[in-house]
Amino acid sequence: MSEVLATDNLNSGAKAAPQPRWQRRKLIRPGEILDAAHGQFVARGFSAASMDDIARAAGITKGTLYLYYPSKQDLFRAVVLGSIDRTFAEGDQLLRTFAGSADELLAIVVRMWWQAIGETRYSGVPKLMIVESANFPELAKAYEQQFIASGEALIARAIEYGIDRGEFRRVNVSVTVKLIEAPIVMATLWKHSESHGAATFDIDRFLDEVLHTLIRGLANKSPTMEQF
Amino acid sequence: MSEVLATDNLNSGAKAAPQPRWQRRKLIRPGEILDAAHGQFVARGFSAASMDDIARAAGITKGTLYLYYPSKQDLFRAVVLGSIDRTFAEGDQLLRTFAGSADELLAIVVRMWWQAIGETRYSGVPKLMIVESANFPELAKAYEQQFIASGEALIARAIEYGIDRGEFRRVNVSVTVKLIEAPIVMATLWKHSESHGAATFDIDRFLDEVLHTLIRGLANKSPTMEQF
Amino acid sequence: MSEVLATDNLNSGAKAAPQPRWQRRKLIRPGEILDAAHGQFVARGFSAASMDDIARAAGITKGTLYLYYPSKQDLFRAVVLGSIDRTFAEGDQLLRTFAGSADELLAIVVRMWWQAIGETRYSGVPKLMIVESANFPELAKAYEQQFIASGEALIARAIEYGIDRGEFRRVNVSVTVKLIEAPIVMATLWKHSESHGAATFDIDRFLDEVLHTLIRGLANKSPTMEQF
Amino acid sequence: MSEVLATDNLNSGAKAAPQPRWQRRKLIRPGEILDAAHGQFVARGFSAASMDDIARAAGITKGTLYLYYPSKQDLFRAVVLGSIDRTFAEGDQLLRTFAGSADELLAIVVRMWWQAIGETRYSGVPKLMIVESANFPELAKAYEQQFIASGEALIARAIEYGIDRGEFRRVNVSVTVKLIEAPIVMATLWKHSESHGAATFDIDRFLDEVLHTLIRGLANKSPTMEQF
DNA sequence: AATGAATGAGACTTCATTCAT
DNA sequence: TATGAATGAAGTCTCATTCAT
Repeated sequence: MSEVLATDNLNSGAKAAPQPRWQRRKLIRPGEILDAAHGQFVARGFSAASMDDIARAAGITKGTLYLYYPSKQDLFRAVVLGSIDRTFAEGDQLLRTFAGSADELLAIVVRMWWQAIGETRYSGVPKLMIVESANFPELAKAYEQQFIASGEALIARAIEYGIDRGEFRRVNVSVTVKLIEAPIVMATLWKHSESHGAATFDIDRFLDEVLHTLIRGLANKSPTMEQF
Repeated sequence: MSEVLATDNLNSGAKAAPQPRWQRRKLIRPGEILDAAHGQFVARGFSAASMDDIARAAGITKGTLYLYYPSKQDLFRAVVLGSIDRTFAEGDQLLRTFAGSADELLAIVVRMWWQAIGETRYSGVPKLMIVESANFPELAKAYEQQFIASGEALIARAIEYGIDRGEFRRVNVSVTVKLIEAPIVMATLWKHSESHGAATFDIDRFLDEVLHTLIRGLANKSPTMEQF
Repeated sequence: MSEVLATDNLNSGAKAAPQPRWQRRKLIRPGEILDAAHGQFVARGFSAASMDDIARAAGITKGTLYLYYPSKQDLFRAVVLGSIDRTFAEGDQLLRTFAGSADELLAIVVRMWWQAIGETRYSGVPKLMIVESANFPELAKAYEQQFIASGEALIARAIEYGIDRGEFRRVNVSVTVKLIEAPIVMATLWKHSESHGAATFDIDRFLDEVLHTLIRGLANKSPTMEQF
Repeated sequence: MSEVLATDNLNSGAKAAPQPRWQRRKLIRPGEILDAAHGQFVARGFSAASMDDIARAAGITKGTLYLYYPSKQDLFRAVVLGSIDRTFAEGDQLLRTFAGSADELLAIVVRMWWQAIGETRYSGVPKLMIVESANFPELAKAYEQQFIASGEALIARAIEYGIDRGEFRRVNVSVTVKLIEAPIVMATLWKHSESHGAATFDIDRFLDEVLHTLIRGLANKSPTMEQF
């Protein structure tokens, strides 16, 4: 969250030292730019975020932006696509070998998704795609297919695992996936919204409680009942 | 369910006199404009929606827009505030007199909220506020306090009702409110997003299932168990 | 050549009369804009001419330009294509009915071309196309085919007429067309070049002399000689 | 025909030592840069030609350009002025000693001019000066006075030579100079224009025919006639 | 009341020029 | 000497807003 201007607010008195007008930092730049762009896009939206603001937030000038990204749209795409680099490969692996209870599995999978979507540097991207999907249909599609869909598939398989083992009721899987997904996505939205004081909202606690209630809601009581 | 906006149902009655086409009735305009503006703002966001497009969608010209709303921001505010004129007074009334099961109450309250937020003609406003809250902090605050907060209060009271009656577990109320709120709000977002094929997604079915699972998740099993 | 700013330098003292900030002149505008654009493009070239300068020269503001032409390139195209609206239909007619001497015919055709190319409002277009043909290949092709080629065809037919009648030598027609074309085109270039003081250069006198010499150069002396 | 630019033929001799590739010989650079700049300027015009393109065409980078020429304008000047270092001194010499026919002299002088203007490696400069004269008035003046004027003077003296000897009619000299100049200059323009397929156009043949016709057009028939 | 031509500030983008390496 | 990252002024274009009609 360190959206502090890297080079600008260091005017700590000593103007004597003639700092170079710029530094060559080719390798660091793209990441810094993406961070700054992410911040601005998430805060204001694609249109309202200006390249000038993004540049300033990245501690460079407008022109420099164009050395790294040929247009505002390309920069936007880079931000969004940069958030999908983390895949769910490990999740896949996990699902093939897991042998514990469905409760555990679902908890693991949900946390995995939260980490992939809510705790990365680009946790604002879900918000971006909700807002801008109509303006960037192709990008929205890619995001949907490459990222969201695979995450949902993971959750779906965890639910099916539970159903197969008789731990969960025979729920409608796709609806239930949406139900589980909802609080996680909302958490990312709240994280980037002024009004929901991110400071006071304890997301980990929230997820714990949510998981607890949802798992209870999915639990298949009849087998349990039958033992009596 | 008086889905009535103050300025809206005046287009009845005087359809007899065939006035010249271009002379539209003054009183009907604001509503039509709000509808058009809502559509454009929701689809593209505040910045990307152009006054020209809004005017065209409303069947008038850009200049005419300014006869009704002095600026784009004012028009935006009117759209957002227009969505909160519906209050939760009836809900309040209900809660004071309701004597049935908590399950039922929660179902009623959730449906009430969905109708207030997801089935009005301004169902895109939640999306708008999520997106633009940073750009319109005051408006976001008003929306939050006058609309969201009172809706959440309703849900909170339904939960507390269930806890008091021993039907629900002693959950953390504010967290649970968020959990219940999440799928409803997500449903409004999906409704206005290209990718989630609004056509194929059956929201009513979704809410039914969600309610069922959530209520199960909240249910206090011990009393049930005790009967054995 | 009246490239005087229409509305700007009229600050003749009386600031009392509150002139309207603008006037509505939709029908006049496109022509005035083309004139101004022609002047700027010819003087500076496509790149160096700025839309601001063109607008100022047309007595309007930058934005207004875009009400009439969607881009700088389109404006440029309009200038060039606007210069081709005059066709050589009359020349065609003439050639079919003419029965006089080849000298006369060539003189008529050359004058016709000069009028079509050098005395129109858009006499700078030949210069433009010479300069910008590489930057606007399609446009250059259209100009070449629709305008230049038909003018050259006219001259070619006049030469062939003379050859057929025995007045002219059996010259290479296409080369001779270029020879006749050369001083005419150069005259348009000189007309729009600073250095060739357009003021002092009498183009009509120039064309007279040129025609005289060229016709002498083409004349077939042998038949004449033979009579002795 | 010393087609030698001061800075240009130094790339002979020292090709033996295989120096590291990137270390180009300082002395050779300006010529290569001028060539590249000439090509770009002629193809696109001053404004549209970018320093990047020029550098790339010269096989160097943008920064290096500035080691040799302090600005784009200076580079442009160098290109233009580089084309005028060739003087008409030999022509002057010729005219003082020539004793043949005016036909011959005119033919020689025209070829001389063509070689000076159309066959050098900076044959695009006439086009450049036609286009950019308004943007570089001083340079245009210098080009005009130092190069064009002296070439025209040569032609003028050849015509006067013919008139004095009774071979040519008493034509208006300055006009006739322009007439002779026109096809030569046009040939340089065609040479650098896409549309006039430089490949198919045989300039030497063209000049031959042109000379033939022009000389015929200038010829004084009366003396010839008188002999009858 | 309604129009839509005109405005002008501000956005994105380019590119000549500078300068740390 | 050579590079190329960085700059920032200037250009094209958009669009909220104004206002003559």
